[in-house]
Amino acid sequence: MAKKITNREEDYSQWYQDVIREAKLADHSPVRGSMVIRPNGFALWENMKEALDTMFKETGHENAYFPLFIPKSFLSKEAQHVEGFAKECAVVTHSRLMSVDGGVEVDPESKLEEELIVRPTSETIIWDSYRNWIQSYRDLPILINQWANVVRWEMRTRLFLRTMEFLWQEGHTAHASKEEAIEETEQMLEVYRSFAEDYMAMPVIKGVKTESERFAGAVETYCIEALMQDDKALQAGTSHFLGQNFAKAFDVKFQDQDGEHKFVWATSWGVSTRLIGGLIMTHSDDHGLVLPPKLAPTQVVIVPIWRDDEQKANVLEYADTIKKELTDLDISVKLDDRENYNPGWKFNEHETAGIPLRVVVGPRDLKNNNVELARRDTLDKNIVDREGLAERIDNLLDEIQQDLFDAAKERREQKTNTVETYDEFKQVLDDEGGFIYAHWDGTAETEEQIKEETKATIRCIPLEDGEPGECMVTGKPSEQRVLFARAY
RNA sequence: CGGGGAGUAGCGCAGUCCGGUAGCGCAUUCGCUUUGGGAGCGAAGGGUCGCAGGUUCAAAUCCUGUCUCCCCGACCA
Repeated sequence: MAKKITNREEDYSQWYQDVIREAKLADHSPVRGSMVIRPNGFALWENMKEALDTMFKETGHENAYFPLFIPKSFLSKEAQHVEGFAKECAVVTHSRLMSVDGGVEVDPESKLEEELIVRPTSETIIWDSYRNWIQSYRDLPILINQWANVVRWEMRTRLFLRTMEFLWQEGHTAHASKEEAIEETEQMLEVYRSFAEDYMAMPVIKGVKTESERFAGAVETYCIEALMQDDKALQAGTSHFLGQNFAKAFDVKFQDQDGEHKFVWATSWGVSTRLIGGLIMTHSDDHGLVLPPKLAPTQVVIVPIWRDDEQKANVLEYADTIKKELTDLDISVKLDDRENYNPGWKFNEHETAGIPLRVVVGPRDLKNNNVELARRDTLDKNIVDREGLAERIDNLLDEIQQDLFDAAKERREQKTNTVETYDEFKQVLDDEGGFIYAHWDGTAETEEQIKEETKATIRCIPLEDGEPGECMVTGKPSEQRVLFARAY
């Protein structure tokens, strides 16, 4: 028997890794801090990509690709930007190896004149190109997205949530006006919210970051924040209004309708394979992964049961007709007719892999003209009529998608509190964690003090209007409550 | 970089205190029986015990050094 998945309550970190291993999503790689994404994990990522990509194109964006290596000098052109990323860059210094005593060493002769940085993000290399692409207001806007890998040399890593190399998309847009750029920033945040909630079934809070949590080089960083099952927050996506910072750093100007030369306004926005980590920590349970139907690579698995060849033939024929009906409805279905595993094994395997629905067909079902239907999210099993099965499953998948979102939202609401005083804040934080709404005076000093004393950070200043009040720490005026949590 | 833990078969581990032929479970291979919740029986293959020194007749075990990984913190999508 395979190793049981660790109890979530007992050891959340171990449980998280167990879910990933049992679902065959990813492995630790030989290089510390990076990971091998297995076919199961990558199929999930590809589904996420496809949904996001469609949403990007619906909002007028195109895909392009820019280089992996960035000349060191590019990175230093925007002061805030270099400060933010300087400490976590992989640097290429040489171009050759040479064999020495049967091994290899770096050839000192091959030292590069200018070192290359493996991109931690692509603003600089992209804005270097934009300078050449933009002359007139007629060249704007530029609405480009890139699917790529980036490297950030993190001190401490965690599968999917923070790996040294990760996959992501980064949108980089250029606009003629500030208003249009801000509108773009907000539009893409809404795309992320919609993807998180409608596809991942992961409820999020939209907001803007405080100055100290802002992206290096941004004027304003918008974000979506989710709450995980261990009551810690996860930043799930960011959309930055970059102002004219990169245009000025890379001298990107356009001649406007009025004949004036003006700096271009910019945005950038991204989500990464971190979302897979968020998905796992939002829905999974002690039986393993739970996938929302809209993203599950396999939505339905059919497990046939037989004793002899005659039964096998009949059951498989029965199963095939079901499979065909489901396929006709564009449902992704797998018929697990492997001979070398018994049904019990298959049930468990598909459960740990998070397949939303299981259909079991055996001689009994053939005789009674029904099937057994099992939901992954609730683990409920029901005998249902063969008649109308495909439509029933189609509806049930939608229902599961909605139920997952509702359950996750319910969990979040349970763990969201509003407090008045700092004492109350600390109390709630220690007793239940989760999201806490509280008043804050808007200063970095108070923010830092709270972080030092409680390890909680301001996740965001929510976009929805709030009522004014007094800072829970200093008593100074506060425009609205902000969202606090301990975070990943 | 600080604090903790661990490196023994593909995976998970015992053995280390007290030195004496390398073990267990799962997985793998073959055969037969099985199949409605991780199958049973029989047989087989697989490890220079992280690495390097040292002590000893003898080292997975004792000593010294060293490397790696995991967890908690500082940093972060």
